[in-house]
Amino acid sequence: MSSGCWSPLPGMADLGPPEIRLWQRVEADARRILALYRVEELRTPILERTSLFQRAIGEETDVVQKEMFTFEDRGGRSLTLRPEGTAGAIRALCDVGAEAGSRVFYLGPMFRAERPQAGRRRQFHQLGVELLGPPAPEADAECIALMWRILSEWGLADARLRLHTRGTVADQPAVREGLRARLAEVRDALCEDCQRRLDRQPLRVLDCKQAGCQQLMAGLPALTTFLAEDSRRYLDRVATLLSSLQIEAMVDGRLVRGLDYYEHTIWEATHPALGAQDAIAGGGRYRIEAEGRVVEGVGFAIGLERVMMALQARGVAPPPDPAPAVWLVSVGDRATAENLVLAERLRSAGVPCGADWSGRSVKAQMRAAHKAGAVWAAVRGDEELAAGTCRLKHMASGEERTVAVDELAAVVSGPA
RNA sequence: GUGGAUGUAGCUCAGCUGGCAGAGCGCCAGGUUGUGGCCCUGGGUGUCGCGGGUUCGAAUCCCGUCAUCCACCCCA
Repeated sequence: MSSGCWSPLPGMADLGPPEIRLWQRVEADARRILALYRVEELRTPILERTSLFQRAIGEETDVVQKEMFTFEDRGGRSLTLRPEGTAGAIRALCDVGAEAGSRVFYLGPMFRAERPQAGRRRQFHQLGVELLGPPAPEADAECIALMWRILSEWGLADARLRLHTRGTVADQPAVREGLRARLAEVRDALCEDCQRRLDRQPLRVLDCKQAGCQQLMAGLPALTTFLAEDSRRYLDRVATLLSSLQIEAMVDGRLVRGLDYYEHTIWEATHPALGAQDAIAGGGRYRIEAEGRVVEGVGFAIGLERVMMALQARGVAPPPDPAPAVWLVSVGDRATAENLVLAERLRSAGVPCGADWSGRSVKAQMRAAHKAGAVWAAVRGDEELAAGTCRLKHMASGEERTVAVDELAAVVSGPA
């Protein structure tokens, strides 16, 4: 409501109950699947040297050009909050000397200084996977299968998967020049943005949403015609492998990735329940030169906020608040103090237990027990303290009986 | 970075031909000297985003500003 120091920064949100429970469920589902694929967690710093991202992602990309949170530390070093996870993961894996065969996932916040809108935050969260190893269609297909299985586990198998290739590094000049030459013929018909893209990022023109440009793109020869034969065969192979896995992927020549490190296979999953920002996951094969060595791998990242939006659009609600087995109701100051001790005893016995220490009326405390969804309410006053008992009420039936305090844990743990 | 819409109670919102700031839900208390839900009664919990201006008088009209949402752009 206000912009004071007590409200979060634009595009950055607090996340707590009840939504956090859906996040926890989604994360637990993903971890279970990842274990099946022998992919282990990697946690890297969210702050890195700016040069890491410039080198890995590409100096000319939009992400590096205008979307990074970059600042100088006290020593004048340029630091950046990670805008994506691959660069840091590769850096970390090189650091520990990991080689082809490393299989890791990461889960955490990423930062991009964009204008917030539906499905786009400045701090957002990704689940990413990196499978290191040299190019092999089977490796790419396995990676896509993993992503698809995670989405399916979440109930998002109605996502749409699009597939394409960037070709190899060697193909890039031919693709750029070929595309540029064909586009130059229609230059004047392109929108302003695209005319500018022509020189620096001709591939981006394919992605333009302007109706006029889209029509022109439709008339262009397939991107693959500019690629070497081997690159085309690689894409065909991945597509064939996916259909053998019953994964439906549409080969789409207009699919583009924004980061420079991709080569060969690229893909993206969009979800029909989302708005303008409908990509829930994207990935590809990459090749990153790090300190004189070349790291090859294949990976993807899933945007968790968008996953939550898709789930909510599908009517998936956060799991319910965990209800306490028993709620302690205190009559008088002595009982209140004694109930604190009792609560700890119950918890030591593994019994989820709630109470309030406000000294309010029994009526108010019972109301709190009801609201918390407690199965039982245990009432204690001076009389019960003297007798070593409590009045135990079963909330659903309203039945009430006297139970020895020493037996309370056993009774409330047993069948209601 | 550009454009449009919206900011009133904890939440959802009404009030906007300028004239005492409201509803529903929620919350609190009572109806039950020690018992929840349903019902009844009572309680408004507020910097009308913020700062100026016009006016006898502004939540309402004007200007500015901040924030949020949506879209462009870009991407997960």
